[in-house]
Amino acid sequence: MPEGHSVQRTANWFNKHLAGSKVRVDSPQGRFTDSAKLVSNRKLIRARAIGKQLFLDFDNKKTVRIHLGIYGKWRYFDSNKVEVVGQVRARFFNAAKLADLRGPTICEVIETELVDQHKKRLGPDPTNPDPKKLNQERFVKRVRASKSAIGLLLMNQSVISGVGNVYRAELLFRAKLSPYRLGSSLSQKQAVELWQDAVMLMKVGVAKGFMVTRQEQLSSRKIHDERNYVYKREGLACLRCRSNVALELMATRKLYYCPGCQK
DNA sequence: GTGCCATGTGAAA
DNA sequence: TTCACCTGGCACC
Repeated sequence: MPEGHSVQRTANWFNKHLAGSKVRVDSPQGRFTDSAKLVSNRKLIRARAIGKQLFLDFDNKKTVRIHLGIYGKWRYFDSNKVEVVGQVRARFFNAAKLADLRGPTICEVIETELVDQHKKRLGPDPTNPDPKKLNQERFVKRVRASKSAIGLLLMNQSVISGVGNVYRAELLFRAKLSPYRLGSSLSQKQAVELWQDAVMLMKVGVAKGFMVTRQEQLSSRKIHDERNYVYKREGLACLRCRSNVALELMATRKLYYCPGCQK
């Protein structure tokens, strides 16, 4: 489930289980073989998640940069003896743990010093700490200065990083904002609340390991089948106003919203 | 078995 | 604006 919350979890897994040890890196599929050699058997210093990208810093000034794209997936194991099943682009393991990466849009080795350049292109990430509200301020300014639709802005990784199609739809529903409202039409308060809701929802997502946006489920331990208000609920009754949830295309991506309560 | 769909991005036209 | 990338899951035959 590659929105930002799951990348945070991946970074947490790497930091917990592989960081600090020598990590072997293979490419069973073969497409990452040459690059894997550049970092294999080096010590993993740390993993960092920024937006939807994962950076694995090794002790030889090399970093593996990974973006799952729409297909990519991780699988984790409590053993380092695991049969390869299907197309495994990259396999990371030490004596105790193993992670398999399949289908990423990006998996490459870069110089660690280049990570900052990638970082610069990304907007503030709601899953990263923001004690001085600098990230919030960046987001609010950018949105309120923009003539783009808020539905597009939330998908723009230079405006806010880590939000994808599910959180986009759900954040706007929760805010009762039409996806077509221009960023410049949002009040300061609306923009601030949108950011703060993203921070809160993605925090829940990181803790739970999946996206939940229905208010009554946020603090519930129970795992429900239906966790969202509008995402993939086209044609069904809106849970708030009973209008039919709409499905339209916005810049080629599916846009779910409730025309009844998101004016 | 086949075919379609997906939580994404960036290059090409 | 369109297309290519690229893998797995699932509905349907």
